[in-house]
Amino acid sequence: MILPIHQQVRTRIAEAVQRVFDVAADDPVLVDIPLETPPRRALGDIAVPLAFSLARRLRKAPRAIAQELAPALAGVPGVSRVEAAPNGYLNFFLDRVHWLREWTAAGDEQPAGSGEKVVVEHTAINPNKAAHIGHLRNAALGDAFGRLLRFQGERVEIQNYIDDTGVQVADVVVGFRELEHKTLDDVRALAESTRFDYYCWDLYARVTEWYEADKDRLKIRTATLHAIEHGGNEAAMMGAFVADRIVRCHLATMRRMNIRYDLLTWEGDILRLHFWAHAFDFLKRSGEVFLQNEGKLAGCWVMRIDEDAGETAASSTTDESQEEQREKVIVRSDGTVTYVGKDMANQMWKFGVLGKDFYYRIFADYPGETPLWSTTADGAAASPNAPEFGHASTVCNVIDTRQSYLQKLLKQALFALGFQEQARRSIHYSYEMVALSHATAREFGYGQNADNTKPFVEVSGRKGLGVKADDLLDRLAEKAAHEVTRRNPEFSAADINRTASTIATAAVRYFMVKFSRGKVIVFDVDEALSFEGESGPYLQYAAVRAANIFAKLKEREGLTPESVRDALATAAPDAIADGSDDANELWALVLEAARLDEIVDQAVRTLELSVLAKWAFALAQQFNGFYHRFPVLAEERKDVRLWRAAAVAYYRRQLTAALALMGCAVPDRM
RNA sequence: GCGCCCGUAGCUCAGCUGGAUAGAGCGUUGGCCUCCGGAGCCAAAGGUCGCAGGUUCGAAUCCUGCCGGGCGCGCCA
Repeated sequence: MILPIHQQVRTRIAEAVQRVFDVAADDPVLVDIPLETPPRRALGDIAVPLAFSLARRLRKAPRAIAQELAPALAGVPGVSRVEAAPNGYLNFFLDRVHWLREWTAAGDEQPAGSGEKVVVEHTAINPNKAAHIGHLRNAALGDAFGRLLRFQGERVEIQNYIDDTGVQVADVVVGFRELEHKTLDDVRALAESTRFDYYCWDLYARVTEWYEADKDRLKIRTATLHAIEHGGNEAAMMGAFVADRIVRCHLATMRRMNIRYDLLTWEGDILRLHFWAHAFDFLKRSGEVFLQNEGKLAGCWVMRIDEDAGETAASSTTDESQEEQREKVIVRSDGTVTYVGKDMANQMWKFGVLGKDFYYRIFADYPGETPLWSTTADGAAASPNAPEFGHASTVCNVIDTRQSYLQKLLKQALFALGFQEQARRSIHYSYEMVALSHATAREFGYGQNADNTKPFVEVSGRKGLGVKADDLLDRLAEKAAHEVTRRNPEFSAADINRTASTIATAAVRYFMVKFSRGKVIVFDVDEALSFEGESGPYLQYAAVRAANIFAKLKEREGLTPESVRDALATAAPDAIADGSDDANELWALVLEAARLDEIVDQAVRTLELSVLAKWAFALAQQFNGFYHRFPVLAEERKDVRLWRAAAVAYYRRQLTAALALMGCAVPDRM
């Protein structure tokens, strides 16, 4: 959704250009005319660089074009004047009174989206150990992305893929059985008496070491993996139990982060319902996957990989090395499916083109919320009134950049199967990984063996190397609680805990979103723990302050955001429109706050949520400056007070909305 | 070897489909609480935008080639 004014401006400019320069209406330069924000507000409210693109066409200087165009743009509704800048920019100045009244009066109406469904898959943590900070980046990005799409009016379904039949779960089962000689009942008892995900975290690391000490032990892993895939034995039951319990731990951790899901998709169900066999038929019939008879991949079903078709055509004559065409194994010679194969079936199901569906059951109920659903292969356990899942028009997989190659294969497979549109609408939302700073690794006791020549330490679940999500949240909450107690001596213990956890969540979530996704985050506890500067708590505080102003306005003179809005109809507009520095600063805050929709649009288009984070921070900063210079309560001129209050109310609404999009709530006090 | 990503202030990062004087945070230095809450504000110092070419009215941004770093390229997931 774009500010309504933008479309109006584009239309009028197009008309003016046609009239003044005799350019055709459908001329490319008039399609989607770019609008910018001037570097300094004094230059104008909306900047249009159109004269530059017209310059060559018309063989005229940009400056002259702008000067001719400016007078032709008089009388655009909502625009008070248009100036031609000496360098050729056309700068629009908005009718401030009109727009602030308009914006404060607007409700929270949802824009109409495309009506099509977008499936966003994120989190997808192996259910064999506690979640760590690397997983938090994934979940924070995926959840926020889903929220942005919903904000734009899209139908969004959030899925969390659970790999319950992979080696990682098998490893923990091996740990329980071989290292600890535990039965399923022992493990059940353990789950009741310990922090189970933490216990498995350590056990998993021990199993990894155990394998390394004697590679022959890997045979036990293979056997366990087969047993789990096969089902109907103690290893499989233990695996199912571990996965279920760990997933519940993950869900609890993610709820602390304000992250919810619509559906859990279990890999085991994909196997049990023979989704793969179905997808395999497709692939065989298309010829895309075929049985390799020779070479080292003999006996495997493989798929050819395009190494970017096109460019290789001419150069492939230098085939003395035979350049053994790259092939990806989809079905191993022992008949089992690889990860890619399972993923293909899953992706096809998401689009509703597989021709098969899961059964569904309710996995967890939360008071006042829609239930969390889960796939199941058991028709008898299925709920008769499950909503429709899958059937997406667009699928967005949030997975780190190391999976780029596989995600590319996935697209290629879909394309080859004739699902070109689905391939095009398969989006890999990729991001770089999270590493630990040396100082942080040391603080958590991992630094000793680290390679000091590298600037950071890689997080590794396999080695048990990383900062657990809950530990981080606990430390943040503890620190926040200390601060909250100091500032609010009247708070009850419950108030303190609630507020501290809200702050902790915002600290983590903002931290995970503020970096652009292509950047490796070198995680440093002290930096993440900071509540100052560019941080979630800074943003929350900037919203709380605005709320406080209204709390006092209401207390002193009964003013609410609604009554302020109504009073604007008759208030003298000098405070915002008289051209003074004060009025300009007030307007600057309002106009910046108005950009939320445009920013969300940009963030979604570029898959770059840091855009939203940075904008929200800059807005909060701008407000803080305003706050210090322009008192609201102490302002004696009633009309000035009203305009300032209106600006603050509008700013607060927009900042609060931006925070909500990042999964951050604003406490009443902090 | 091939592919993808990164290189901007002492450190960590922004810089939108090329556009107006390259901006923040942290750190450093100096100010600001009888005044809506100092998780704050104001100011100063700090930059050959990795290097070299090219494209054009204009390049941190686009193209090419180098240099430096990261990650991928498995009958693992």
